[in-house]
Amino acid sequence: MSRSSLSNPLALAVLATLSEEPMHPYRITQVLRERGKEHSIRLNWGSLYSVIASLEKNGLIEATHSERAGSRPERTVYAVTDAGREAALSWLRRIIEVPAKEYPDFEAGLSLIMLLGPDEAAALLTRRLEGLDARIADARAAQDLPLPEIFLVEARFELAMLEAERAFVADLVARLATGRVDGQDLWAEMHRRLAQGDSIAQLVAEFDDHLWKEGTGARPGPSGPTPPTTES
Amino acid sequence: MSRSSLSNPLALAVLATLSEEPMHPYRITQVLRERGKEHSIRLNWGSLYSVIASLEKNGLIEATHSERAGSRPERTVYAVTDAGREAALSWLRRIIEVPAKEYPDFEAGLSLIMLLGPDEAAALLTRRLEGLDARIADARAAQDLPLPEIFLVEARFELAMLEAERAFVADLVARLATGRVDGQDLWAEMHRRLAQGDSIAQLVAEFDDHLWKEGTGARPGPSGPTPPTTES
DNA sequence: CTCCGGATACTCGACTCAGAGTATTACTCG
DNA sequence: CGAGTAATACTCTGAGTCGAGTATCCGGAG
Repeated sequence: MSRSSLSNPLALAVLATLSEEPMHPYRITQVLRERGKEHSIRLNWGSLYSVIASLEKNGLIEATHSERAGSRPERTVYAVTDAGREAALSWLRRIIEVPAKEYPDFEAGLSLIMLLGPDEAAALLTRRLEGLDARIADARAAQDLPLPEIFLVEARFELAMLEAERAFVADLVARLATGRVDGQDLWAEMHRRLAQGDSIAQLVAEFDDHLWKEGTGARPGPSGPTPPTTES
Repeated sequence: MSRSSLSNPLALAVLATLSEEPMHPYRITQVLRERGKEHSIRLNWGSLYSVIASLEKNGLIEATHSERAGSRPERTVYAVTDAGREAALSWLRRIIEVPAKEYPDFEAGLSLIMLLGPDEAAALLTRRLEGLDARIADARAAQDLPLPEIFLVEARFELAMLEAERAFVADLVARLATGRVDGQDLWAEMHRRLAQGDSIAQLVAEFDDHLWKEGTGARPGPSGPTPPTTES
């Protein structure tokens, strides 16, 4: 979907839910929660109403009527339009077919990890393993349900990705502990010299030169050196 | 970081870059790109300037002076403050230590996959494998550099996660092809009846009842049934 | 019967995101 | 020398986020 269109998967979930039958917004959220969709799709009140406003504006849903239950506030019932059904299917096909570039925070953190000393980084990564074990236990429990797999496919995906991340972190931690990460000595030396008062600018200049000189000459991605900050 | 603070990793990258030496915004982006950081951190012009405005407002960076290169537009040079260095380190420690809940589009798509027929879903997933193979080849090439591993750790992480996703999708595709996904028959039958003109509401009622009756009684997450939409 | 807390239904406002946009300079090539 | 394009430096605006907010009803407990 183009930038001028919706991009929040919650909009897709709203379209899907309204394809069953017309509903008011609060009820849509109830149905999504009953089905456990909040584990895979961010469900926030503010987002829900702005997404609904945008879907209506784009002609993908339409308000059919207002109703009320007892003396409670009136609520607006929406129905999906034919255009909305089409848009939902197109959007879902694209999501399933084309891998999207995501930017997880952890990957960003790893790209800047040299700001921390190697020992500190190793300790934090070790603690991350504990957090991942807890997440994995939760994800396994989420599948311990009397449901056919087809209803649990996204939970199995989440578990698979958590296990992959855990394996990666465990391996990195183990190799850091025994000095088997290439560049680890340089990393440690940078932090020793920082602690002794060397300036970052100087270290960057020295370090930079030391590395690129042995390389191909052209400076490549992904990671050039990101030196540590001085800590007061 | 609390909601009133920054959450975009680009802000962290800006703080890290300014810890080396003061720079103007355009130069910060140049340095981040030279180091290949755009593979792990979203780099958008709009975001960069708003992040810089916010860092300044929060006292994490400060404008030191304006300068100009030749007759080009003036540019403001920023320096990190002591508070900024501290904030950067705290934030990075948290990112490395604590696994964050991410909501990848693919997981959202999987949670709604029954909107598509099983044959169509299998075909789209097969095409996804091709896209993943291309991404994996790119990720492998990104590490084929004369750099120590410590500069490539985030690229190795990305590769590990892509390979895990690929394994998951390949397994799912293989089992769909041979009818070994529990619930696959129900899924196919729903789509056969939709094609014959049965209403979604009716299918949902029947289907819902069929499943939950055999369960524990309480409706659990993660996935209750999400029935398909009618396609005109 | 009264009180209280959860449920119901939705809004607000500050902030962030993102991609296209503007304006000017400088360099390269014909 | 002029034209065209890339580089430089930044802005704009619509969309999205989010967490707290508002207002009222309803059901359960005392």
